[in-house]
Formats: sequence, C-alpha cells, structure tokens
Amino acid sequence: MNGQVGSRRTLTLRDVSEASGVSEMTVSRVLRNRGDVSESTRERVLEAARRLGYVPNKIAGALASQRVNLVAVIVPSLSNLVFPEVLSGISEELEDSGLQPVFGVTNYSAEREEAVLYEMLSWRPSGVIIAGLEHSDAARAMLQNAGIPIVEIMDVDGEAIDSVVGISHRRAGLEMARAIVRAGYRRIGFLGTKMPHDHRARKRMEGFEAGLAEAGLELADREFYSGGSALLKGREMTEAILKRTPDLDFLYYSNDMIGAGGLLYCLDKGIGVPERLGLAGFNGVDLLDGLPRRLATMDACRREIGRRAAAIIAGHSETGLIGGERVELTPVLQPGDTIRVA
Amino acid sequence: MNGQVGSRRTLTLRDVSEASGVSEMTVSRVLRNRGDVSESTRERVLEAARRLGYVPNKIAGALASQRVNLVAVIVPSLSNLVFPEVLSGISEELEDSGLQPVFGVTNYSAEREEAVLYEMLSWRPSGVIIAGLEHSDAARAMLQNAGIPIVEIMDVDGEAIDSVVGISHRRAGLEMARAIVRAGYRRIGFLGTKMPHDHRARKRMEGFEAGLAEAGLELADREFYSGGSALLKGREMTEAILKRTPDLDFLYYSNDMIGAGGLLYCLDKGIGVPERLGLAGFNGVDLLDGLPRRLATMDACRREIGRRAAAIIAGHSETGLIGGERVELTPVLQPGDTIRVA
DNA sequence: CCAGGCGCCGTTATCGCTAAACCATGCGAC
DNA sequence: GTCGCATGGTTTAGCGATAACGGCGCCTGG
Repeated sequence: MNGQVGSRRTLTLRDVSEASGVSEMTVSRVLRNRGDVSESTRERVLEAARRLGYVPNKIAGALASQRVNLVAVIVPSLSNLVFPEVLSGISEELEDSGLQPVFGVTNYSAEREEAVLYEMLSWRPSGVIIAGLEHSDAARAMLQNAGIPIVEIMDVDGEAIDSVVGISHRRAGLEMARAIVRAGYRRIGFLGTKMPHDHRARKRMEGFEAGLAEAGLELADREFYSGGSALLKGREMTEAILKRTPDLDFLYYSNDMIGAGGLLYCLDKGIGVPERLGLAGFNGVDLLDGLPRRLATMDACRREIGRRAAAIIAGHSETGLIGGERVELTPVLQPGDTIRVA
Repeated sequence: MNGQVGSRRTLTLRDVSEASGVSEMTVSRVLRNRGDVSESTRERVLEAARRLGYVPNKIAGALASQRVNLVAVIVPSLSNLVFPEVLSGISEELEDSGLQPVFGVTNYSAEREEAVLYEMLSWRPSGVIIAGLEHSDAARAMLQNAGIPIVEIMDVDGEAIDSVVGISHRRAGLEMARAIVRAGYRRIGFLGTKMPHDHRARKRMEGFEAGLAEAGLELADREFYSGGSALLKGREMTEAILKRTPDLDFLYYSNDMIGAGGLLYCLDKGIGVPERLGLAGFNGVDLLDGLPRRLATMDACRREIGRRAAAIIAGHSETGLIGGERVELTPVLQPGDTIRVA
C-alpha cells in the first residue's frame, strides 16, 4: 500500500497510544478486549492501530503476563500420511480455544527429539503433545519438570508421564494375527521398516508374533526396508520375500503404503488374492479406497487422537487442573478384500 | 528423575547464578557461549544448570536481545504430499543455521492466512516463508511492514513482495500441453480440484489451455472434485468424464494422486494406455514409482524450493542485507509410460 | 448532602533476560 | 614504577508488554 517496507523501527504500543491520545495501558486493553473501555475510545484506538498497521508483540506480552498461548507438538515425521492427519486433528480442536499449535519434527531420532523439546520448552508453551512413550532420560526429566500438561500420543503401551491418548499397537498386532489365523492362513510373512526407533511398529510386530504364538505359529519370513517410495518398496519387498519363501500364504505389512505396493505387485503377477495369498496393512489411510481391491487394515484413529490430545490441553489451560488422563482408543479391523472370509 | 513434577515456580537465571556463585550475566554468557568465561566457572555454571534442570526462557531472551530465531512458514495444507516435502526441505536447510521453522496452515483460506500470519508476526520471527503470491491486502501490508525477509514460494507467476522461489505453473501447464499435442493427441480433457483458492492449479490449467490454443485446440471436457480420497476421486472422475465424452484421447490431471487413480481405473477397464488414451499428472510424487505403469508428470521441485527459500532467509539473517531475490526453478517433464512417443 | 459504587483510564512495578558500559585484577613492556 | 591491555567478571538500564492498584468523575440511595 504505502510502500512502507523498511520502516525505521517496528511499532509499539506507545506509537498507537500517541496516535490515539490515550495511555498504553488503554490501548493494550482495547487490543485484548479486556477490561472496561468506552466505546468511543475503543474505536479511536482500533482505528489508529489499523492505520499504523500495528501488530502486537507477543513476546513482551507473554513475558509480562506469564502466559503463552502456544502448544508444542512434537512428531517424528511428516513424510507419511499419518502425522499430518494427527496435526489436522489438533489444529481443528484448538481452532477456537485461543491456543496455537507449533510443530516440531524429530525424524525418529531421540537426540533430535531432545533438542526440539528443549527448544520448544524454552518458549514456555502451555502444553506439550508428543508422539510416543519412549524418550531419553533428559527428555523425560524436562517434561516432568515443565509444570505444564503433557500428552503423549499414538501409543498406550507403556508408562505415561502425564496424560496419554492412543491405541495399543501391541494389541493391534495381536488382533490382526488372530484374524489371520482364524481365516486359515498358516505361512505368514512380515514386512516392515528398518527403523529401530519406530517403537510403535516394533510393538505391532511383537503383538503380531504373540498372536501367532497363541496358535502355535511363528513368522515364516520377514523383510525390512528403509527410505524411498513406500509403494515401490512394497513391490520390491514383496517380490523378494516371495522369491525367498514361495510358500507364504499371508503377508502382514507394517503400514498401508507398502501394503498397497504389495497388493499392486500381486495383481500384476496374477497372484490370487486373497485365496492363494492374503494381505494386510496398518493405518487405514484413505488412499486405499482408490486401489483396485481394498487392502485389509486397521484404522489407527489418527485424527481422533489429535483431537482428543488437543482437547486435554485445552481443558487444562481453562481449568488449570493438572492430572493425567488416559484415553485408549480401539482400532477396528477393516477386512477389505484381501483376507479370505473364514 | 527426582519426581519434581510441580516445582513451585520455574527456574530462572537467578537460580542458576545463586547455585553456582556467579552473576546472572555470567551464567547467561556461559549458556549462550558468548564472551569470555574461564573454563572453571563455565564448568561450574553448566553443572549447576544441568543439576537444576534449567531451561532458558527464550521469551525474555528474545525481548531483551530483539532477536528471535524463528522462521514462520505458512502453507495451505498438509494433507497432500507436496507441502510436507517442502517443509522437509526447509527443516533440512535450517538445521544448523540456528534458525527454527514454525509451521502454520491456512486450509486454502485467505481469511485464515491473514489470521495465521498476524499470529506469527506477533512473535517477531526473523523471516517468513509463505506459499503463493496471492494474499489479501491486509496480509500484503503486514508482510511489507514487517521489516524482515519474506519469501513467497511455489509460484513465480506474479508480483513478489520481497523474494520468491518457485516454478511457473503457467509454463508447466503450457509445456505439458505442447508435449501432448506433439504426441498427436487431439481430444483432451482436464480433471482438477474445485478449490477456487488453489491459484497454482488454476494457473496450470490456464497455461495448459494456452498451449492447446497454440495448436488451435481447446479442452474437450473438464471435471472437478473436492475432498475425499484423491485416488478414489481420480477413478470416479475418470469414469465420469469418459462416460460423458467417450472420444477423449488424453486426460490431464491437476495432480498426481488423482492421475494415479485415473491410471488404475484405465488399467482395470482394460483401456489402452497410452495408445487409445494418454494420461498425465503433476507434481512428481514418488508414489508414482510404485504404480504398475509410470504416470507422465512434471516435477514441482518441492524439496528444492523449500531448501532455496530457507537458504535465503538464513542468508539474510547472517548478513542482515535486505533485497528481493528471484529464483525460478524449471520443472522437467517426466514422460513416464502414459504418453505415446511421437 | 454525602458515602459508596461503578465506569473509565492512568501510574507504577515487574516479567527474565541481554547489551553495553564499567570495574578489578594480573602481567609484561618500557 | 607506571602505563597499557587483555582477561574475567559485575552493574545498570532497558526490551514491550501486562498486573495491580489508584484516582477521578458521576450517579444513586438513604
């Protein structure tokens, strides 16, 4: 507009106060809608603020009021669909709570998690939402001492610091194994990621093996990958595992994306799904809806997890209460078309 | 560790200073690695800080030093793959610049963009990276007056406020149209999103139509969607458009995801690709690598855009220079297997 | 007619940290 | 011996907002 690109210094309350002829305090009150101000001065102040293009300085505000409307959200990754969806849930729920989410990404590294957490806590947020229950000792200590509500999300298999919202991945694996066994499959392979720090994938696999063990079975083969296009990796891994162990009759994938790759591979090769070979993934991503056949999966309740976690933080910030809540959601099996009906 | 969950009040520099017997100023210097401090006192201070579990208060620090190591990053959505990848590029580049990205999401709404921007600017970040060149007047004014480097990303077709990093979507559409015409296709349909605020998709379509016009052609049909699983929508839309206009010989999709859905549909129905019907999408998502056939597409240089934008901000924050840079990347056509060779 | 309450607004004192200026040593050079 | 200067630290004065309290009219009721 007025091309005021490099105004000498940024505006402060004082500028607005001078421009409108009232004290800084009154300006502050108007801008925050707090306290009594007459309608006429309110208008005058707002007009001046608008005209100058004043943007309040929350840094100063936060320091003075000892209140910060930020919620730290720490997740391991944005590159698969699962976390973006959690973040959406959080954003939605926080929308009109006056709170604002701030995201940090750890790349599945405990070290980076610690660094990101430290950085975020140093802004004194009013709450933390963090993925997983496994943290370094230092990170746990920071969280414990922060004196703000902490919500660990995604996973409930373990001990929470404060509140927790998630599903039992162990149980998810277990149930899937039972369903597979029930359907009559016996030679079962597992395909997953190589990441040692993806604790939830690990727990699913452990649960899965426990489920097989109930029927006296164990995994006939396994295949791991890291990096690259998950869909393509799914194809490649499927080819590899079937070449190595041709008599497998079921493949359990640690996520839907590689599962979808496997499904496409099987369709390509004319492998009979689900009769000759059954398939299942995990997550319930809506990508699956577009596939030629619907992959069996389990919904991880991602959006709901985000929402519930955010609701807990928002609740605490209103009531000031502190107290660990525990919310365990139960994912449901979506059999799709890739498990034969028993 | 020591279960100090609700410590009476949060620690300050003063606590560390008392615990280590030096002044607050010295503690501050140690913690910031700035200024000369003897090795012995440094150790003493660090030990005390660690023991107490002190986390510095950046709010106070930022206020005092007038420096904030935050970069505001504002994107329209996280739910398709494109923006997460941009964000990764930004994170990577900023990794060891001392700067930290903070993300905000607008859901393709100008109103929300304005609100998010206002909120973020009120934390006085040292730079802004924002998607697109189209903003409300108020938003433009805020950006102009912020006095910090602004980088508009993704798109270069328009007037930038400060710096800009992106590709020409108009040109991307144009080139794709030319390639399609060159390959001999004549009855061409367009499939895209209904979102009026996705300016880049609009520009691609405009460029595409201009490219067709060069050959005296125009779009034979179009189909739009909103919401839902893009892959599934791609199928449905493809079915719909082919039913309505059976003699189409090419389908141009505004993104790879719906394109992939279309491809799967054609394979299902046994439609001859690319002879009877050619297909192309846009983005170059690596999902495509796993498909039975590789969809023709154009790489949007997402990660690179993120990196370059971040580099500009980081550069400014080091040198203090202000000056608009313009970086236009050129996406290359990846013909894949769904355009017949001329 | 005056005490008390309310509406409206200003004054003062922080909030926790850092920039900048300022001091106290000790040590070598002349 | 004295000056100069580095080294290692302290003191002082904000940064830009808000909390808490106070004061001044004006109205109302007893």
